[in-house]
Amino acid sequence: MLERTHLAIIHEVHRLGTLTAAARTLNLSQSALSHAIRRLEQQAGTALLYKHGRRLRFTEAGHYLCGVAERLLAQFDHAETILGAFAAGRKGSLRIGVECHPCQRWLVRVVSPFLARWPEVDIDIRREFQFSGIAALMQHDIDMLITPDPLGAAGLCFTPLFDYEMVLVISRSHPLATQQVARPADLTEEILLSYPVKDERLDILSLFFTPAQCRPHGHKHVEDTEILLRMVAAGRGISAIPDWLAAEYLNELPLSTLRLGEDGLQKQLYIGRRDKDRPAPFIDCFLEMAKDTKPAPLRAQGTGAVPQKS
Amino acid sequence: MLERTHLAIIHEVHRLGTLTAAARTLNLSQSALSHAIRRLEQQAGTALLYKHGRRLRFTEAGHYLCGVAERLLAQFDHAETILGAFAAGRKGSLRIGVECHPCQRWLVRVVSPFLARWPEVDIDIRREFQFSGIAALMQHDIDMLITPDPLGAAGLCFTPLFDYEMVLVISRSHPLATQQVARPADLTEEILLSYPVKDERLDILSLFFTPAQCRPHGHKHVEDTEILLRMVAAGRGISAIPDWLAAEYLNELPLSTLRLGEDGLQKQLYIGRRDKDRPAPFIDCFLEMAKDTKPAPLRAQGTGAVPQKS
DNA sequence: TATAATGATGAATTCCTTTCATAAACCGCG
DNA sequence: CGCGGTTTATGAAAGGAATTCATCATTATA
Repeated sequence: MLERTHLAIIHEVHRLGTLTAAARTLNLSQSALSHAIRRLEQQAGTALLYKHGRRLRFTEAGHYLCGVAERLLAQFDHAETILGAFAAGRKGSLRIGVECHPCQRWLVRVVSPFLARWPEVDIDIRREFQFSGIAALMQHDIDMLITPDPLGAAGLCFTPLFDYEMVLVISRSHPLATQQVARPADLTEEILLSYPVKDERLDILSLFFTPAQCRPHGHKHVEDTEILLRMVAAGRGISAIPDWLAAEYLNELPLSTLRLGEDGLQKQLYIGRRDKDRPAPFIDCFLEMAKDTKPAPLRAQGTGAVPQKS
Repeated sequence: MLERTHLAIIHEVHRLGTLTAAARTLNLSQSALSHAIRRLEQQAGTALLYKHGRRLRFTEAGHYLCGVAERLLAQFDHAETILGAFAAGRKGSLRIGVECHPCQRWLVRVVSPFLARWPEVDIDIRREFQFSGIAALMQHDIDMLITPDPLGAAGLCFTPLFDYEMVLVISRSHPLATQQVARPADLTEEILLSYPVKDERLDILSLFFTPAQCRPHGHKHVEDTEILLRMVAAGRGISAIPDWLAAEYLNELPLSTLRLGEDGLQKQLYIGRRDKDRPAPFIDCFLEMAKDTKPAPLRAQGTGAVPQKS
């Protein structure tokens, strides 16, 4: 069976012209090469070299094998280089799951510089999960999960990224726009606009309305942040989004933000990983960069009802 | 060091999903695969497989190696197939030297059907030699030599192909055109046209003029048979060519052929090879086909001066 | 929970490769 | 022509790496 060593021998003999010289560069004895070539010739059923004077020359089959050797050896070398990059943690892929819909804006600010620094790393961002983000992480469908809900699960670990507050956004012309705090009872006639996720994963429902045993009058799903906020500004509904996301739109759209309840709806974003994952420099680096990237204006305020930027 | 066997193992494990199954198809024990993969992982410095339940899954590096395996294994297989074709004598190259300028016409009639039958054989025809055709054959610059002059040399063997006669061609309007036989003394005022080869390799000089101690009045070289004969027909000179070649032109051009001396200049074409060359079916076949291909009309005659076709 | 299937592991063995020592062929030189 | 210097070829012995065997650990299935 043709092996890599055979190719290496053929290649060196071709390059250097003599068995003796080839043996030197291969750190083998001349005898070893002679035997190896003999064996190969017997298996192949055809001569590869013949003596011309005291020099070796290639038969046609030998010449052919020479070409094969050149091509294949290069591919072996390249494969080993790449494997080395994997081993050194320079190369790999990072499949990042995001359970926090509005986080995309923040995420691109992490990913862009990361990709520039780790050109051999492929990043894949997923928002859809068959079951849950946690499950996807455990099943190796993703390698990292960005989520505000670090459900403790065996084999996973979560690192906090930053704190933020979920705030209510309403049209600036809404009657409540002059207030600083919204209470569940104030909003029972409103239509809630949210990203298309299950109700139990909407904090404004599970942590705001449900404890107060009431619900908004209606609930519609909207895919895109821009569209959602434009609908809110037009008085077509209310919504709850992170404060830092609201801050980005306050100058563009006639919106007001209100605290949800007296203490506000305080949240924290986490990045989750599998405990046992092979540690890789590029993964550590991603974590560092994620931790260092805080959402732009940390605490932005509404038209006047809520305290000004700090 | 990454070896072909590693690739084969990776490939089979990927295809079949379990070590046990892969071990069966590779005729190895499950333990052998486990050890081999472990060793490879240690050398590479990175994991390739990990257990997921009781199934194996590939790490990224493993997946990468899988792709490499698929590509390289295919190339190994292909190389072995080709090597097999070499061994079976189906594939090879045949560098044929031709020392007989006018033989090209005959040669293509051998080569064409041969190439159709042996698609994997490359034929290369050479007419220029640094020293001589015999030397080229001995130096492995060519594998076969077609020549009328089988100079006995150690390690070479010559097979006769067919007999022919060198005849004088002259214009049909030449004063000698009515004769059957030309004598050297008749031609001392003529201009000899020949292929561009050394004088000693021109039979009409070495075997006709020189023994009679005379020479033609002039001697010019012409590359191409067609042009040469047209010049002869136009009365611009005389020439000597094989009878069967002359026969092909007698209907087209106003030429006459005369015997060179009483007995004619009898020649024989040989095919020469190296004794020790590895015997290959395609080479034997070429010899057979060459022997079976006689030049078209074996003995053709001039306008009336020389006896009619036999 | 018992059972079947799978991978992991350590020690022993087997088999293949390599080396060593030497012969044989070849080239150049006096 | 014969003689070093150089090369490849070869057989036997040594060495080492891959394989097997026996067994354990883990996991999925009935």
